This record gives sequence, C-alpha cells and structure tokens, in this order.
Amino acid sequence: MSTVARKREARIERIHDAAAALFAERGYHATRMQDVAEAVDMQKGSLYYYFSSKEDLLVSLVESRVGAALDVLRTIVGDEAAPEVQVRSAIAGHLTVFQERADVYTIFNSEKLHSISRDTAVKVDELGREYERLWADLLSAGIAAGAFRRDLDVTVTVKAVLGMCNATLTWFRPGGRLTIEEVADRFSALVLEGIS
Amino acid sequence: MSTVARKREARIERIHDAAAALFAERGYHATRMQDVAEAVDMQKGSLYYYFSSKEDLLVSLVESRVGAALDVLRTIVGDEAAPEVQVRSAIAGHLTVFQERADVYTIFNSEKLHSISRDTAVKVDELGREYERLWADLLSAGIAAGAFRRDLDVTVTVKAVLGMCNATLTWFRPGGRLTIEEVADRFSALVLEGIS
Amino acid sequence: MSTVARKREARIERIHDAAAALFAERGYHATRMQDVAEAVDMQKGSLYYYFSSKEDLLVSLVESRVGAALDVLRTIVGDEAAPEVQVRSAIAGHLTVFQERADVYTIFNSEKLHSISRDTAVKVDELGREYERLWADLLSAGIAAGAFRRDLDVTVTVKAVLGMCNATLTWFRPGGRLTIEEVADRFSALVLEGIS
Amino acid sequence: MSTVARKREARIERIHDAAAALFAERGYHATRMQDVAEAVDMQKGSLYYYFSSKEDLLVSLVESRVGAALDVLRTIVGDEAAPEVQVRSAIAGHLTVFQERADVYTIFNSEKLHSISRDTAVKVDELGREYERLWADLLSAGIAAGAFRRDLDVTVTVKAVLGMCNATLTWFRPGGRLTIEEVADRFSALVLEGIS
DNA sequence: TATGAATGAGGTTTCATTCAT
DNA sequence: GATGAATGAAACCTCATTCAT
Repeated sequence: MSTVARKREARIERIHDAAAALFAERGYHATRMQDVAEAVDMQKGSLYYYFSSKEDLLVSLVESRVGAALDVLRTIVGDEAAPEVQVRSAIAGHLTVFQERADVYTIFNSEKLHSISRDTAVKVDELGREYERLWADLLSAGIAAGAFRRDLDVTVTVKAVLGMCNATLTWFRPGGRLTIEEVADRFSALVLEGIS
Repeated sequence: MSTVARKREARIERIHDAAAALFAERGYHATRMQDVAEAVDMQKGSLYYYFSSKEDLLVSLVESRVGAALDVLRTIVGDEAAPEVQVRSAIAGHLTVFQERADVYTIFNSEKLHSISRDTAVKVDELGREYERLWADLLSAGIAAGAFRRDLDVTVTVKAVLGMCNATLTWFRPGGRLTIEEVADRFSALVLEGIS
Repeated sequence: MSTVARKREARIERIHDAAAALFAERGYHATRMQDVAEAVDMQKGSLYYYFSSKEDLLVSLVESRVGAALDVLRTIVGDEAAPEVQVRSAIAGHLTVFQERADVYTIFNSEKLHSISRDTAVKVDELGREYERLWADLLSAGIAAGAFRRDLDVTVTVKAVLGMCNATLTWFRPGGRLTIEEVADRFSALVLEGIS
Repeated sequence: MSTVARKREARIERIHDAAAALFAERGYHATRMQDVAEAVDMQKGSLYYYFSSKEDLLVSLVESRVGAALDVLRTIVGDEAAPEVQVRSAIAGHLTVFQERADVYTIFNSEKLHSISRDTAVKVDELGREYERLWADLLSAGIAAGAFRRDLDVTVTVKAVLGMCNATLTWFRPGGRLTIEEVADRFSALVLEGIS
C-alpha cells in the first residue's frame, strides 16, 4: 500500500474510533457529524472526504469491525478440545472480544440497524446467525459426545448464553472487583453445571 | 376521579401506547412527534396539550410503566416458598412481564436515557438496582438454606440471569416454537442446575 | 343597562386591566392569550366570548382608554387662565393621567400599532395629533398674549415638552423621592423659564 | 485580523444592519428570522452559522452598537468648554448619534430587553446609568460654576432633557422642515433658558 | 485534502383560534 | 357563559450535506 493510501487508512481508522465511541455512548441519531469531527479535530465537511454519508460512516464502521467474535469462535470450534473446554473458551473469547471492542458491539446491539441500512442489517444478522449456528453445533456435538444433557434445548440455551454474555457490555467495567476472565470463569461454571 | 380527568388519563394512556410501540420499534430519535400523532389520529400540535415536549412524553411513559417487573418480583420474594420455587417463579414472572410490556422494556433497555433525561435515568437506575438487590437476596437466602452452592458469586449470577432474561426481548416472538412459559422452564432448568 | 350587560362590562374591564398590565410589561407579541386568561382566572378559550381576537383585545383596550389625556387638556385649554398657568396645568394633568394609566400609555407608546391594526393606529394617531394641536394652540396663544418668547418654534417645543413628559413612563415610580406633582413642578419650571 | 475573520465580521455587520432595520420597524417579535434572511439574501438556516439564536442576534446587535452615544458624551464632558457650550454640544451630539443609528436606539428604547435577555438588559441599563451620570456631572459642574440655577433638580432635569432628546426618534425624519442640528439648537435654547 | 460557508429539508414547539359539550 | 380539547399554521432551530476556494 502506498504511503498516501496508508495515511488515508489511518485517518479512517481514527474516525472510526471516534465515531464508535460516540455512537456507543450517545447513540447514532443523537451523535452529530459535528461531534465526530470535533473528536478528531477536523471540520465536519472534511469527513465527507472519507465517508459519503453519516450512514456510510456507521455502516463501514460496523462492517469493518463486527466479525471478530465470529473469528474467535470459529477457531475454537475448529480445534479438537473436549466440549466443556470449548464452551469455556468460547465464553472467555466472547467476553474478551466484546470487552476489547465494547463500543462497536454496543452499537451493534442497540441500534436499529434495520431502519438505518437494510443491507448492513442483513449482513450483520447473517453474521449473528452464523455465530449462533457455531454455538449450536458446539452444544450439539457435546450432547452427542455425552458431555451435555441429552434433553438440552439447544436453541434456547444458545440464546441464554449469548444473552448473558452480551449483557456484560452494559454492566462490566474494567478495574472493578473482577477481571473479565474471572467473570468468564463464573459464567462457565454456571453454564457447564447447567447443561451437563 | 372526575369523568373529565378519567378521559384525560385514557387519552394519555393511548398516546403512551402508541409512543411505546414506535419508540421500541424505531427508536426514540428516529420517531417523530408526527408519527406518534398519526398513530393516535391526532394533529402533532395536539400532543403538546398532554406533554410539554417529546422528552416529556418519553419520560412520563417510562416512569409510568417501568416498575411492573419490580412488583412481580417483590411479591415472589415475599412469599414463603422454597428457594428453587422462588427462582423459577421469578424467572417466569420476569419473562412474562417483559413480554407483556415488551415495548417499554425495549425502550428502557436500548435508549440512552442518561443523555435524554438525567433525572429519569436516575430513577430508573434506582429501580434496576432494587430489582437486582431483590434477586441477590433471593439467591443469598437460598445459599443460607443450603439449596444453592456455597461458593456462588451472587452478584455475577444475578447479572447472568437478568442478562439471559432481558435478551428474550430481542429474540422471543409469541407464536413461535415455544411459549414464553416454556422458555422460562428451560431457563429455570439451566439456572437451577447451574447454581445448585 | 341590564344586569347581564353590566356584568359583561365588568368582565371586559377586568380583562382589559389584566391585558394592559401584561402588554405594558412584556409587550403585545410576547404576551399570550394564555397569560391574559390566567391573570383573570379563566380559560383562554373563554376570552373569545368577549373579544373576537387578540388584536381586538388590544384595539378595544387602547380605544377605550386613550383619550383621557386629551380630555384633561381640552378642559384646561378651555378655561380662561393665564398661559403660564395653563402650561403648568397641562403638564401636571398629562403627568397625572399618564401615571394613572401608565400601562395603557406604555403600550400606546411602545407598540407598533401600525403593524397590528392600521385602523386603530390611524385613530390613535389622530388623537395624538389633536393633542399636539391643542398644545400648539396653547403655546401660540401665549405668544400672542406676550407671555412666551416671540421666536419660539411652537412645533418643536410641543415635541420637546411631550417627549419629556412621556418619558416619565419609563422612569417615574410612585413612592420614590418625588411625587408626580413635584416632578410636574420641576418640569413646569424648566419649560416656563425656557419659553418665556 | 485574517482575511477570513474580516470577511466573517463583514457578514455579521451586514446581518446586524438588516436586523436592526427590521427590528426597529416591526419590532423584535414581529420580525421572523426569515425576514432577516431575505434582507441579506440568505437562507434562514444560514443565519444560525453566525448567531446561535434569534435572541443572540438581537443581543449581539445591541451590545455591539449601543455605547456610541456614551462615547460622544464622554468626549464632550472631557473637554474644557464652558458649561453652556457643553450642554449645547451634548444635546447636538445625542441627537446626531441617535439619528445616525436610529434603528438601534429605537430597538433599545422600545424592546423589553429585560424579558428577552436579562444579561444584556443589565449591561445596557448600566450604560444608560453611566450616561445619566455624565449628564448629571455636567449639570452639577455648571451649577458650581454659577452658570446654572442653584436650585436646579439635577436628576429630574437629566430625565427631562434625555426624554426630550430620545423622543426625536419617534418624530424626527430627515428631509423635513428642520435638520437635526436645527432641532438641537431649539432644544438647547429651551434647556439653557430653562436651567440658567 | 481541508475548510469555512451556505443550504434546505425536516423536526420540534408555540399559540391564536375554534368547537362540542 | 365557560371549559377542555383539538387544530393547523407558522415560527425557531438543527444538521446532514454540498461546494468554492
């Protein structure tokens, strides 16, 4: 990549960061292009050199950044570990990734993407569905292997686990009583006891 | 209450209903007073006869309606049932109430109340904290009674259970494979196994 | 006048009073029908039983009340007193009447009647012109009688005297160092010395 | 000042001019931002690039322009001329400045600044009080010098003179029988005779 | 690339007025 | 006569977006 292109990428990255923080904190609609511009020390007009619209800013932000959790899970499911270990890793991975990119996942959890960009919403939903599918596979494999309860409702369990994990976005703050890994341990304990 | 006052209340109720549905579906900022007015077959200006501003509409809506879940839980914790039964009831109650007033709880979960009305946010937060406190008491009592694991991290468990329950707002749709009661059963099974 | 009609008159009077006070204090445009209604403990809709519009309220108020100063002056000019005495009386009369109905004259001095009601503006202007004419006659008679300077510019002097007198509306407050009569004395001294 | 800043200042100046004319003619409340925008050939939204609100437009206008009369008077009082000459100059100066900026002083005399911006009202009042103080000093010095009557009521006389002068705003129109300087002469004659 | 300026569509809010009861 | 409710026009203001420089 040329120096120019690299600089552009860096600029975009910086804007994404600022926008992610603002969108997460105040919401997409309540954030003005002005706010984003100020956060990166630019004039609002200049943002349009990088993004064709506010919507494009959101969309490019979301699309470039959601997917990390999926990659983590794919890696885990792909390994040969025991089902219990996989569940433990998947929970820890989910929590860690969400914590690292708390802003993006907050946006992605609380904005009504559908009414902003049908296309992006569809893409993001697809990622979500694939994510749940991987979790479902993981649980099903565990049942088949006799590690988890035969009567487990896989679909509902996946929803339960992901609900529990996603909620950390709203209450977990680093520097508190527990680290995110310790929270992951407790979640894992609860879940593993619950499904075994 | 006089007839006139009752009529006024009814009108407010109707506007609350319409606004709740719209705010929940599209979000507060993306909903125009115009939309609310149309939904109740009024002129947008007329809404200001009942609410001094759009914010006031949201605030009065939230304040008049959040609290139901709390009442349910208070009733449950107040009874003399065994801890396991109480947990089961609390989950079922939560899910039911949330389902009945899905719109309000969606708003309350996804709008950044803090940046809209500091005051209301504080009140609502307080309700939330009391709700968690009741759950924590319930779990603690169960531990004391020997019904639940001695090493349970009460705080984290409460967050986990509530996260799991709240998430039903985003995925549960009546008329699907399961009723909300059946979901409650599965959640209860998972949780009770997990904490016992 | 029938009892009913009398009651109606009294009601109108009360509304005029309230409106006069409000219009004088905040200005016509900044005063809402709501404010007037509140001041007389009515519903704003009810005002329309007495006045066909806000403009009509202002107009009827002004028309029913300006004119008092004119009457005072007419009386004075009509008597047989010496010019100096007449000037003295006219100033005192002007100040007294203005003080008694300070609100109405404030409105009449500071509202752009022309842009509110052409008709009323014309009527009021005519009253003003007649008032100035009476003053001019008074001064001219004094000159003819040798009481005032032969080279007096009557028109400008009238404007000067009335400007000085009208301004009391903006600074004179009863209960201060001087009574309105004492102010009239000082004004008279200034004017009489000035024109003699 | 940079070119950009200068351009901005010029633009603001132009808007001030237009607004001053409109506010003076129709009154602040009766003038719409639309009117101001049209007068400067802009879109009403564009005005908000320069002023944060209609009130801000009024306030900045008044604050940037009242004060000229004060400067004139300060200069006069600062010189060594005889009291009579000073009074003559002060009246002429007042009338001239008022005529030159008739719009601003009309606004400032007839808008209820207090109910629009308490802050600005206070600042403007303070200017007014200082203005009266300078006049009072001028008269007092004249009394001490034996030029004016020993029994003169300074405060009331100041009010009288200023009332007379301010009123020119409502009746003097250039191009009439007299020039503003001629009016000043007649006022001076009246006042000087009256106080000597 | 970046900026200051301007736009214009659209949103919230106000308020004089009307009207059924 | 009076009221509560509703209307609708019009005002203020916001803000994503465009554009000349």
